[in-house]
Amino acid sequence: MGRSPCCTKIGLNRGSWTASEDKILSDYIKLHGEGKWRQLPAKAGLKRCGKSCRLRWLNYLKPDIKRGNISCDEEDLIIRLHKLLGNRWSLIAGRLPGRTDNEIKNYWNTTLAKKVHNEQINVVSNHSREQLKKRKDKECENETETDVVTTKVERCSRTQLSPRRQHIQPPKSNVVEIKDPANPKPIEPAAEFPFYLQDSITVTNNNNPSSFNLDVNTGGGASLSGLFNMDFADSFNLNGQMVKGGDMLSGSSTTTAAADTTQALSKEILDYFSSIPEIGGEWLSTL
DNA sequence: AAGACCTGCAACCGCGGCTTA
DNA sequence: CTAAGCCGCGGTTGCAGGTCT
Repeated sequence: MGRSPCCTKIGLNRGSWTASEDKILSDYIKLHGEGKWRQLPAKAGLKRCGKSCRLRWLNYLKPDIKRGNISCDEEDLIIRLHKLLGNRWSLIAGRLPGRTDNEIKNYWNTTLAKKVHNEQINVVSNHSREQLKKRKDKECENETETDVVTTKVERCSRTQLSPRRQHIQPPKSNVVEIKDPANPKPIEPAAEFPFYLQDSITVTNNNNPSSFNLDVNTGGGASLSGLFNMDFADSFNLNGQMVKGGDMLSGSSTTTAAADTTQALSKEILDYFSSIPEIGGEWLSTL
């Protein structure tokens, strides 16, 4: 089946976006919402391809995009997720609120790929996992705060990093409801979930396995490693048990591939939960 | 000082999956 | 059921800015 081009390229602007184009696009989307990318350029009065508009919005103009240096914890999470998911950038980005797939992809290609490669060499040369972790922890200690650069409409094309340092403010607590497997519905605030699991976990399931609540207290600071401080590759040991009910983390993907991956991720979370006595295998077996 | 080379990242391109008629 | 349209993803490219020689 042949595909028509997404837009006729004649007369369209290409390359870097100008500040005025950015303004037109964000004003239009703020007014009409996202979507209908194909019609958007004509309706908004932009001489751009719909795809280009979508990319510009999602990767640059969207208000909640976090730009700038990627923290140690984020980096660690990217490495672990990449180990699990491969180049599934959108899925990885889904676990890093405020980060775009393009940013993560670029960061991986320019920085982490080399870093991971070097670390693998170190492992071969008898660097223990603990040594690597200590080294990484020390790097994180030295990292006081990291840059935050908020998306600004007036900025155009090239990133201008703020010299300020970023501080991720975790919520005091975070409630993650595991949805009823028989009645799937999105859970909230799922996207942030991996970020805020650290110090203490209290469990209330009201003797009802299908309405299980997990109250996560983050204590003094946010850490990804609380949840992901384990090797994904080593943790697929839940007796082949599969997670029912689908998208436990982000709830954002609807494709089969995404569902598969999410299922795998969900299983990771359940593995983690299964190691917590208050939850244990008894509850899991009821799923 | 200037040219060559390197790096990071925004943007483009093509493909595949999903939806709709 | 099929074809066409749309959207989103991942790979790749091109360019600006930085560093090296």
